[in-house]
Amino acid sequence: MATNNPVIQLFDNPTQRKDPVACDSCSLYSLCLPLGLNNHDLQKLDQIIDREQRYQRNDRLFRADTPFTALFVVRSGTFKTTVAASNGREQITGFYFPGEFIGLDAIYTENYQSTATALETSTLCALPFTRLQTLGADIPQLQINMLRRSSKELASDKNLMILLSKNNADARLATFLLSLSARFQERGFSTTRFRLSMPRKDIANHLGLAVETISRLFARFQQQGLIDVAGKSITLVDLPNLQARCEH
Amino acid sequence: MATNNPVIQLFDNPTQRKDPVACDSCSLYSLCLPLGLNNHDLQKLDQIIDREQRYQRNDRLFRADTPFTALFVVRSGTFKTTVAASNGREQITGFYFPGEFIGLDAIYTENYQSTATALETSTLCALPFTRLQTLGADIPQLQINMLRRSSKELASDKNLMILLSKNNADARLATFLLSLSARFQERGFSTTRFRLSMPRKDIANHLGLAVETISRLFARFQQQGLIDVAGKSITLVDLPNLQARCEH
DNA sequence: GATTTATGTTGACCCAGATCAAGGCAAATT
DNA sequence: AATTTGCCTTGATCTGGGTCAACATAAATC
Repeated sequence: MATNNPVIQLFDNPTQRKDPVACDSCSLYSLCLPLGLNNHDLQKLDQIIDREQRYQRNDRLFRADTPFTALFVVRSGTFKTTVAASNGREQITGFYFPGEFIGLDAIYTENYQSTATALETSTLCALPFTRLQTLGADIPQLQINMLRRSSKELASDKNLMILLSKNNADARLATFLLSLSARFQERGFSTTRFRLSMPRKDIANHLGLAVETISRLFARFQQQGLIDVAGKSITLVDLPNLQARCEH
Repeated sequence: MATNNPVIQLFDNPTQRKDPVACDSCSLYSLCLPLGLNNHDLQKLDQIIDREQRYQRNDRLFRADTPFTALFVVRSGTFKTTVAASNGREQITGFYFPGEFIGLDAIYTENYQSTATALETSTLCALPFTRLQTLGADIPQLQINMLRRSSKELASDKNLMILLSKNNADARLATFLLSLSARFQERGFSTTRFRLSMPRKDIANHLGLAVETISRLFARFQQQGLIDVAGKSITLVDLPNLQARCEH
């Protein structure tokens, strides 16, 4: 079975609450909206940001079909967005880690298109959208950054589409694990050992598979020496072979 | 079998080539980028647009992983975008009709993320992106429109994700047909009778199904009185029941 | 209008992954 | 430390849609 060594702590310890820092000293600066802004513009942006957003596990950030008021950037923790499919069931359209934007798909419709829920104790910055647009009229770079963000999510959604329509269960899970790994790397964390902040059923839902299938896959991947799982802790043991599994 | 009456001609007759009109007299104005711009700004936008883009069936507009130079807006005809999945096979990530934007997901990466191909004789406007960005710095409304466009595509991609991961073959085809119907309505065409400008195998690919399945579904939907197909012409006979099929 | 060539249809068979069922385990609550 | 509750695992069975094969029809080319 998997070893039970301590796993690198990915996110802020929720019990040690500290004052949220301004953008210029935020560790997520390079992943976030202020990138490339001069000091003067950054200060103006700083002033409209609400940094006091704090959510507990299962708290809702917003519900689908309610008015779009703000974009959110995760500071710590994890969120998921879900859409109620026509048949009543839910589809998890994305997981969001520190530095990632939630709500971009609501700009067009002016209503949130999904429901956002915290998976654990999490914090985020709220960017009131009308004020952001007013500011954007004076700061072209800000608009560019938003468009780039939106474009990035568009590109990664297309990848997920392919995953869901063309790949089998093995490939879906392997791709999912490597996508987490890559995103953790962007944030300066270990690429091979991390904590799965979402339950199995959420992984299953997101990948369009049954929970049982995820469970069996974890077991098989482990048996084949690709990974080492113990509950929520996971170690990617054989990255090259995991990469190979992403195909087909 | 299906009747063989003439079907409403959806797009410009490619043999009757006419001079492309400026934005202010373009029939797609309200679906396109200039919406809400004043005359002065519109003229500036007008000047950077290349309206001479013309493609034949199977012509490539751009290839994946080549430098992103311009956004495109379809004027007439249909395009598809494809991504080569890791296993060599291709996934059609979208079909594009008049007034729709191609290339938005390339803004972030600065490379096209997909290959765009004409499905029939088609024309489009090219918007050189660096000039568009320069212009955007002076015309905030332009940036807003682009962001809104991008947001719209994001929202519709999320819907496709749900379709692919949660719905069975019936629901996928029904949803696809109704999505075409809705888009034709936006453009002032019939919601119930139109031409399928893409071959069966492209529909199958896009919906993550086998061609044979599409063929069988068309036959069954027809037998059940939902639709009336004859080759590329289709009539949606029973919209309410087609709607009902979108579930599950 | 005859011949390729691409596209679409239909039938027979099979398998990956869903569903059903039952039990194990761990975290929270008492 | 016992109980509840939610989460995870494993086994047995079933099925929707894929795959293979053969043919039909339409469109392009000669």
